[in-house]
Amino acid sequence: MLREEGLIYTVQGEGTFVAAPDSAPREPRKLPMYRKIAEDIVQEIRSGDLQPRRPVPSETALVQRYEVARETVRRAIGRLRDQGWVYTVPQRGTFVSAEDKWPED
Amino acid sequence: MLREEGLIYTVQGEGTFVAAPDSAPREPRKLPMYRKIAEDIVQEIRSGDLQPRRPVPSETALVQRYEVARETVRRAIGRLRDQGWVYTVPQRGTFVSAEDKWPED
DNA sequence: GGGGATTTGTACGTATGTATC
DNA sequence: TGATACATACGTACAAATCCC
Repeated sequence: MLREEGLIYTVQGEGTFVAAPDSAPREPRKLPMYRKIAEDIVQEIRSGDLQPRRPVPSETALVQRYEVARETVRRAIGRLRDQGWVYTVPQRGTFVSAEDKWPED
Repeated sequence: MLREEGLIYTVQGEGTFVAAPDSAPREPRKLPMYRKIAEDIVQEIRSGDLQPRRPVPSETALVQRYEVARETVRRAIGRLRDQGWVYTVPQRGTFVSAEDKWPED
């Protein structure tokens, strides 16, 4: 029933975790597909393959490219939207944000 | 192909939309279930029925209470998490945030 | 320590609605 | 009219971590 409540901490954009007593660095766990897709798209934006105000590939296109379910693509896009990389216009598409909206990181 | 790019605006926590030329107030569109669930839980937090550091009902419990799919519940919880109302500890549960983390609104 | 129950995380596939083009 | 694209929603499955007896 959550007895060690003081040991909980949150990493923005990562989730909430229970602190390890020695803060042992966890090994990099396998990257979920929706994160890989998101990171790939960030790469394409950073490299200029995807340009500001131009559309990101549609959900359908990404579903086919990665051979994943649509929900997985939607989660990746949602992540990018939260971080400011892209913006979505309902029923129109998702577009690369202006460069000043990109996260510093 | 997104020709009227200047007409796009974003409402934080709502999404991105195309501005109506006369900003005609859209009639209140039907509230999606995941938003209703989220609002219900906010009410329970505000009223004190759900207290800080105490668990929010589990996904399974909410699925049964609202008779919806788990994905719908998860979207509601994700929304509350983004807004700061709750925090989630993987494999343990979701808990009401301390009051100073709540959104002003 | 073992084992089962609980809970969240990830992922798939499908369906329908609605707005845009 | 029809095709496209995103929004919402359902149901299912398995994994991983935790909790409790």
